[in-house]
Amino acid sequence: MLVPVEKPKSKREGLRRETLALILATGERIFADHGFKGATMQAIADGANLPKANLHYYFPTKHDLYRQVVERIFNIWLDAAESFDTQANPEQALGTYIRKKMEISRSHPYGSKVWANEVIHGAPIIHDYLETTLTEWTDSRIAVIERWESEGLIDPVNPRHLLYMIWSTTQHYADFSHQIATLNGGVPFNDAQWAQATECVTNIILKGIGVKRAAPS
Amino acid sequence: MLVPVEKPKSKREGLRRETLALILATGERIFADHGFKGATMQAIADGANLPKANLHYYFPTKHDLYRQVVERIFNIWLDAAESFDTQANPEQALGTYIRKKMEISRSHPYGSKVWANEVIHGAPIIHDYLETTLTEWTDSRIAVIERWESEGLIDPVNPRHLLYMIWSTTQHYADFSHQIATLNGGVPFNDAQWAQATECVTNIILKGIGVKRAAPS
DNA sequence: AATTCTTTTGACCAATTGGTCAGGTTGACG
DNA sequence: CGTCAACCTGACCAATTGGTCAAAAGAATT
Repeated sequence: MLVPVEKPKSKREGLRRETLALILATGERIFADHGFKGATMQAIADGANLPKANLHYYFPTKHDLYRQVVERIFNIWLDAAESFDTQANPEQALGTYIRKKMEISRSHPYGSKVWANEVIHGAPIIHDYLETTLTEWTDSRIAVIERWESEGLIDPVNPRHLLYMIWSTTQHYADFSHQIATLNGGVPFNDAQWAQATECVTNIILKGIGVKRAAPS
Repeated sequence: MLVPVEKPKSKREGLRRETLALILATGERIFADHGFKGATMQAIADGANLPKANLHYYFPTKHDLYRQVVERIFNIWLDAAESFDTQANPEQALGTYIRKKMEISRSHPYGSKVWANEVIHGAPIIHDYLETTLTEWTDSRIAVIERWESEGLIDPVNPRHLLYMIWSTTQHYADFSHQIATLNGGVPFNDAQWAQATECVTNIILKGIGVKRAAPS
């Protein structure tokens, strides 16, 4: 899903990529802070120190830019679940998945916010993604969870709601970061607090579905 | 917090309240679907079958209308936690709170979405609420949870993260309703599905914090 | 050096939108 | 009924904003 970057083969190519990345990153931030309609091409241009017309050279419409921003966070999330395939037992698979989702909430808060915004508003732009990619992805992970359940590795639980719980709790730390910071004395989480949040969320969820934990060696 | 409605004492007063309620309800829906900037006074006016200028008679600015919409859902949520005070044991108190939050997600999805939007964008309008009311409210509930913990009624857990988990999981069913409906074959939850979601969420969280459940009689 | 293709940019435009306002309508009340 | 205040509304305006375009500047290639 995440294609490896190849070396730029000219000065032009290198600059082009830098500019594209700069616009995408700035757009992500502005869209997150102001929503699709509230974000203006001028504000993104200013944030990236580029003339507005230059943005339209790379992204013909605001819509195009926005869609690419949304696609990026979506693919990052999809990739975060590889532990479902590489880890055999649910404790490792789910634990790794939750921890990775928390890391993404910390490293890509703006992307998460843009996604949340989009879905809240009825996913007008990326509706097709929900119906195709996300549906297939979800079904395949549900199958894995059901297998764990049938093997008695976890308590009986509706896999769909388990996934929703993982998504909501982890993304909450990105999407509601402002509320959380306010309740944290006005400052964002530090390293230790992120670690504690991750541990706390992982523990409650794994215990909540009765994961049979590997016996301590 | 939620003042009981008094009987209108004239035809005018009655009509005034109806119109106010209609504008607030319509505004809530439009703000939820399009965000603050994306919602237009004209769209709200059309949705309420009123001329736009009439909206400005009751709410001088878009800002004023928006703020009242946000305040409403906020107060509804605050009131939902009375079980913290009226229920003695954590199983009843937390269970009731979670169930009530789920009911609100079903009955007030638009309000929840507006709140989510507002916080995602850095709470520019209701920042004062977070710093005052929400902070005090949260601290007082945390004290209750800490008491349960010290009495051995629940496992050691950071109360703040427990609250965040309850907030995020319950509100997810409102805020991400479109995604959930899409993954549900394109149709919103029915009664049974809401009941199952509520039970599932309640079970995992209560089990996850090791609530000592009342022995079956 | 000349040519060609890509990139950059300021100036501009049409459409949208929050808010105003003057004048009309309706209910309350003596 | 007459008066007054509350309420309603169509027409209007100034500001914002997504997108265009023609011309300039810069890189690649011959």
